[in-house]
Amino acid sequence: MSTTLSTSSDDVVEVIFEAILKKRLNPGVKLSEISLQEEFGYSRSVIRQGFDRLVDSGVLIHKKNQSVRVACPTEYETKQIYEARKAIETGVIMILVGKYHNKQLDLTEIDSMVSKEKQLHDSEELAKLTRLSCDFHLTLAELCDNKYLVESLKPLIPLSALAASVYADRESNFCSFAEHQELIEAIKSNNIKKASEAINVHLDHCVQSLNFGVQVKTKNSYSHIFN
Amino acid sequence: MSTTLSTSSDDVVEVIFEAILKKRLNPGVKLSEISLQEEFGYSRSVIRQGFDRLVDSGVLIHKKNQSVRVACPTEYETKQIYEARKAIETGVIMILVGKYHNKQLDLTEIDSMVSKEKQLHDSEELAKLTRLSCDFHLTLAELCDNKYLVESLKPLIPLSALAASVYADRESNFCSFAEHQELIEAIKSNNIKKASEAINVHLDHCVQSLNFGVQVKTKNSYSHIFN
DNA sequence: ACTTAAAATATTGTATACAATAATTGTTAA
DNA sequence: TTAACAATTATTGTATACAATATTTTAAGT
Repeated sequence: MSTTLSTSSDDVVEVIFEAILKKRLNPGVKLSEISLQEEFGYSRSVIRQGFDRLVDSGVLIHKKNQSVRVACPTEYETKQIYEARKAIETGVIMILVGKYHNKQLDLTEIDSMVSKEKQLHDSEELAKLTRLSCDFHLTLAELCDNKYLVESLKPLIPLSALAASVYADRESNFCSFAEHQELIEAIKSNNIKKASEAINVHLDHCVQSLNFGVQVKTKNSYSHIFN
Repeated sequence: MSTTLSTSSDDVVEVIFEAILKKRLNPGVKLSEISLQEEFGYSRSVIRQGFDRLVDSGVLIHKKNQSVRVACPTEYETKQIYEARKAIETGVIMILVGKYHNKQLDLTEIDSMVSKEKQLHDSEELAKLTRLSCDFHLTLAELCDNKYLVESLKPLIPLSALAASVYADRESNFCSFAEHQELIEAIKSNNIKKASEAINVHLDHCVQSLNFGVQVKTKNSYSHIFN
């Protein structure tokens, strides 16, 4: 929602989102304001503003008088995250079906994203693939032209990525590009029920592919994290 | 999401939400950090933290180097707000139907809210009724036990209230308690389709009851606003 | 009187200072 | 060695200072 927002805390939010999606920032990592002050050029107050916003969205966790930490979703939270995503993204897909039917929707961008996903899958560039599949879901929301929907979904994507880095064994088939393709086909077929099922099945599969029987590991340095 | 969040900016957020829902804060009103410093006991930095969070959720609008203003949704934005609500709240209702069916849902609180709404309607206490009908929708989300869903919906409620104070002629039948009752009945009937339709129809009616042909009026003092 | 421009004022954006709290380290005793 | 406690250090929570920008007021010219 920070469209015309004032400040440079946008940068902080953006860089941390990006670092999470790129798996540079792992769940549970502690982020102190002072240390990040050096990474960025900004002063502590600006860093803090960014942190506050990330805390609000659930991506960072903050307990009073303690440093913020990157969220580390529990099994229960992960299921909540995907439950929320199902609600929001089902709405997104319903809107897109309507728009496509009225010729108000251009899917060429999405089509090329899916192609690119297939390409990355074949060449086994898994890091880039994970990143792109996050973008896929966000791009669908953006195609609705509804900033409120986009803002609702936005924090859930890095949270899903965090859950994946905790619980996904092999990231390869965590968020299947094949299902992305089917989803787009469903939208094009103008079949509301089919499209609705496609997104719900896909998100269910994401959760099912996770292995909740693992122990959480935490790292502690971040000089190498922000590119 | 600010559960264990640190600070007292929670208070700022809470008080401003409340002031909006009580129609004390009108759309477009300018809020300066310094002036509010006196209203609350806090210093400017704390006020600002609260503002930042409210800006993030879209309830306050902020352009660089200008005071924040209470949002004043346009017709288009209002329709987006309700489109987003339909997505999220349909998800909410689906979850509640499932929970009720599995005897994991206690609806006594909601039932009594609806009764109270009827009471307020009959005694024509419209301000309280508006306030309570906002709570009704939020309470439904809270019954899902999903903090992500709640956080997604939360900012949309004061935004809807703002839209109503701009575009609603007579608030009496803006958000109908009768439809709330039907919605609860639909949940109890364990009929997914009926429940889904009930929430969608209800939210559509809310938008339809608005009159977008009005001019916006702005006020400018707020000494009397925060009780 | 009205418009325009300039000066004065007020408000925001950011940095920094200081107190309160947590985390860490070091020391002592079992 | 380990555990418990004390002292030290580091980090956060909040207030405040100062520069940059916006807003308002004042004054001059038409």
